[in-house]
Amino acid sequence: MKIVRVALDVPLPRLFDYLAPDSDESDIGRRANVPFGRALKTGLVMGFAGASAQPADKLKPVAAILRDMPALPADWLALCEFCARYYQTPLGEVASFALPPMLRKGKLPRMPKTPASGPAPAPSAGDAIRAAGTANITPAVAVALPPLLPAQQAAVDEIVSARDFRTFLLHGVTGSGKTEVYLRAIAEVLAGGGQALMLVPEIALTPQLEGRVAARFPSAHIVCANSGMADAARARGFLDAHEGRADIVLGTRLAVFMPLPRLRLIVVDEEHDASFKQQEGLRYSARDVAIWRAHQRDIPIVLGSATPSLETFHHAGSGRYRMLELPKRAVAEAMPEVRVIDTRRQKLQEGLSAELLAALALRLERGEQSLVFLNRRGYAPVLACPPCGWISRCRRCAANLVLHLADKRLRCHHCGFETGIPRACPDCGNVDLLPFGRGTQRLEAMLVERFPQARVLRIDRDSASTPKKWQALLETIHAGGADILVGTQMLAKGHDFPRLTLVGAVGADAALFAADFRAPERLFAQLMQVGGRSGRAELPGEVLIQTEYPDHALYLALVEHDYARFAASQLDERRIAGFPPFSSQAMLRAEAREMAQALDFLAAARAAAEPLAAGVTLYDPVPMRLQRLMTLERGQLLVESLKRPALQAFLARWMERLYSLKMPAGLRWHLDVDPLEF
DNA sequence: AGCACGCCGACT
DNA sequence: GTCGGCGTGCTC
Repeated sequence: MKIVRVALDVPLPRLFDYLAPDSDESDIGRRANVPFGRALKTGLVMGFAGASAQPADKLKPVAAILRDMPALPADWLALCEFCARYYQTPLGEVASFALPPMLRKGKLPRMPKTPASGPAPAPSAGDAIRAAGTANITPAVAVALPPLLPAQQAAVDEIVSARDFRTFLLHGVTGSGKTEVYLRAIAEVLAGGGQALMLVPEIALTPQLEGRVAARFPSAHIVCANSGMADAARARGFLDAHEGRADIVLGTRLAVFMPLPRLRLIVVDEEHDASFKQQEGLRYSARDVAIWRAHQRDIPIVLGSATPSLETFHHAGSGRYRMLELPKRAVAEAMPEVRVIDTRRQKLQEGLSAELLAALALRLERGEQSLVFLNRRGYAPVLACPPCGWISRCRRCAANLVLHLADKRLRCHHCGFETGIPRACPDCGNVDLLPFGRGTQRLEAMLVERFPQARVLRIDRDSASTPKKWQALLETIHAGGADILVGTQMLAKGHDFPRLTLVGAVGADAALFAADFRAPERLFAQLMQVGGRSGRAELPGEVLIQTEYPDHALYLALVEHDYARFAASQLDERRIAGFPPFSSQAMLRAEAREMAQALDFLAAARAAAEPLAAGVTLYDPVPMRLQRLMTLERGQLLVESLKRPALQAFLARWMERLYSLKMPAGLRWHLDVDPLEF
């Protein structure tokens, strides 16, 4: 009797065996409907078993094997297996996550009768497969191409001549022409009949990039993949990629799971960006998975960034990755001049120094744009009653409620709880409640008052809450309808502001001494990115950073535009402290009604680990930095090893024990491999 | 995760 | 006398 092994989306780290008399090896990689408990579920056939470890009378027959699309190929299944193993997540959950929701549920999207582009119509999956081999890629580039700078040309040459696995770090500042390098390399891939995969950090960036890619490759079939897409569109894109119709897949982190039979090149743009790491469910790093995939398929991968993650930079320095430097701005633009403003010995006006105010006034005079960067939204981070000590706190989280004057609310930025602004102190009745600290709304109000003639535009998650609003704001900016922009890191990414010549950074110091060892790295990247918005050939840019630590190495490196020096000093610190990339980490987190329950569980988990923990360090369980979220108390336990394989081996054995550990009701836990947040 | 079964309180 | 609370246990 034939037995199929099926991956099901349940939190159990095993496959489930079913009888499948009419099945054979060609069904591996197909979806199957199977009875599970009293429900019917859709899973994925991972293989056949000669015999089942399960007693024969417990085996049920599969309800149906779905043969309505080509089976997923072995390399795609292997990719899921790798993620399951590496991230200690049940294979069924990984496979379910890697499929678009529609396919996951056993359905198929309606495919268009006439594809908008690409080869002859492919009405059925079978036809599509046959067509795939002969896809008519026309790499002819319709648009006139600007000549490349020597460094760009050298980078392109190296990438296209690498036929097998190789990881490149394309290091270049904003405007140095990284995208042009990607596009040239992709053009080569398409010319050879291959497929290219390009990952970008944010959904917001895909439409504009898609426009640019589409303009460059008018005859190529480009598929987008991100979580914002409608179910049917996402499923269609998946099938287009899988059946070989798509030439280029462009998307956010989840696009790393697109099946691509002729994949020849992977690009990860802004590889340092934290959004490549998923922070829930399958906690994977799309960048790391992409590298594994490139290795698996024996193809080159390009990681691009102006401020690479220290992990990547370290590997480029050690020769494991190949470093490709783009030293200058490509379009003959000067780098902006970066200066620090020492705010220790001066009286600030609502947080702004005299120099920054003067610089803003000068831009107004000249009819140029300025940007004030403050990475904190709302009016003030907290409302307080000085006489009695009351402060606005979230009742569900260990966090303050942020004052949003614009819509007269107090709001928790962690759980979304909100309430009106009390007229008087809830504890003592005092009516003089005071906002403490500063957010973008307060800065905006101050600037409006200070520069009444200026058009001040605030851009943060509150003012750009929907894609439509965000689009409208961008249009206003481009139409020259704003003199001063006030905004959070939303402004830092991907957008060109032609008349922007000044960037002021306020309140950056907070990140200098944060508990998280990655905070400086993120701050540097953020300031570099936001600073890069300013200046062009005919209008040189200026970046002013207000700080109480003007001699801090991070700021000095920024002034010198010297990422390498900053990275080297950070790497020295990490080497001494034994942090990544000089060690590998995993974080076990637990949440429960009471902190004691969470910490007790972590302590038990640690005790269970002791006999397995050769070559691995387990730290004390501690409360998380945001101790309570949504009324749940949260604790964490850090595991570290100098050797990644040792950590991996340990985690696999540890998880087995954790699954059999009995837990108090209401306690939930998860493991985060290569955690980014502490 | 669902979804059962399984023993102890306030209701038509 | 029942409806239902969520505690434990299983799913091929």
